[in-house]
Amino acid sequence: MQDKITAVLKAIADPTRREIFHVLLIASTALPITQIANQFDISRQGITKHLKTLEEAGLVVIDTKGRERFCNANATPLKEVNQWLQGYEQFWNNSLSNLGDYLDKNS
Amino acid sequence: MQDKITAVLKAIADPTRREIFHVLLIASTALPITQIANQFDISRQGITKHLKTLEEAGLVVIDTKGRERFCNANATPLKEVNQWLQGYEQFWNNSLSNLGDYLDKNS
DNA sequence: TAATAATGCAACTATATGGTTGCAAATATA
DNA sequence: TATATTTGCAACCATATAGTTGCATTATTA
Repeated sequence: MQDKITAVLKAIADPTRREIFHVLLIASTALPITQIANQFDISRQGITKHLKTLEEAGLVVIDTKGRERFCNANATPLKEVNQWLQGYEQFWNNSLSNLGDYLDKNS
Repeated sequence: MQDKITAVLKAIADPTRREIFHVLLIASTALPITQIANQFDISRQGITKHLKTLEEAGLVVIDTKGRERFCNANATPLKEVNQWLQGYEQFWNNSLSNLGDYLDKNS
């Protein structure tokens, strides 16, 4: 397998999956798969595959009720990405001068 | 092609590329390709391919001097990822799984 | 009970990805 | 000049990815 952050990054590295995630996050209610698929140009099975990737990353939670599977977005795994990013925050403004700070703290 | 943020996310979605990026960022000087490759178990050509992906995402800048190509990390493109993430920050403190965290800590 | 709707599963295709090896070209050094 | 070093290019391989279609199954509803 792959580690957690890799799973999350791979999930959001695809534009369609970012869109699906966004649709689910701003939806006021959980959406069944067919209803999600209707909002995209690709087939229901295509959407299902993307949902599986998102689910494995923890970004989507699926709740089966009868014949329907209701999907909800869960933003929590993004925390991990945020943490990884923050480790580099000091570099993206003034990389050279902050490299010194980093070395001071980590050597 | 793909848009900028997709390129950056795909670049950092691979653990080896995250490692390369990290090595270059904390290196006190720009490193030629062979020297980077020596720090990894995969072949020089494998590293070269990863460097190309990182370069296309703007995360690595390469400066040719004579027969050598010196590589430097550039964290700036991570800003874009950070911005995308911040759009969801409000959700990861206020989601169902955090209700779970709350209940865990207070019952 | 019969028809309809939502879904999963499986097979298939095309292309991307992560990796390798061999060789040629350019540059540096003895 | 002869040799060694750094690199790029090309071919190749195995697997993953993004997508499709067809069909069977399970629920719902008329």
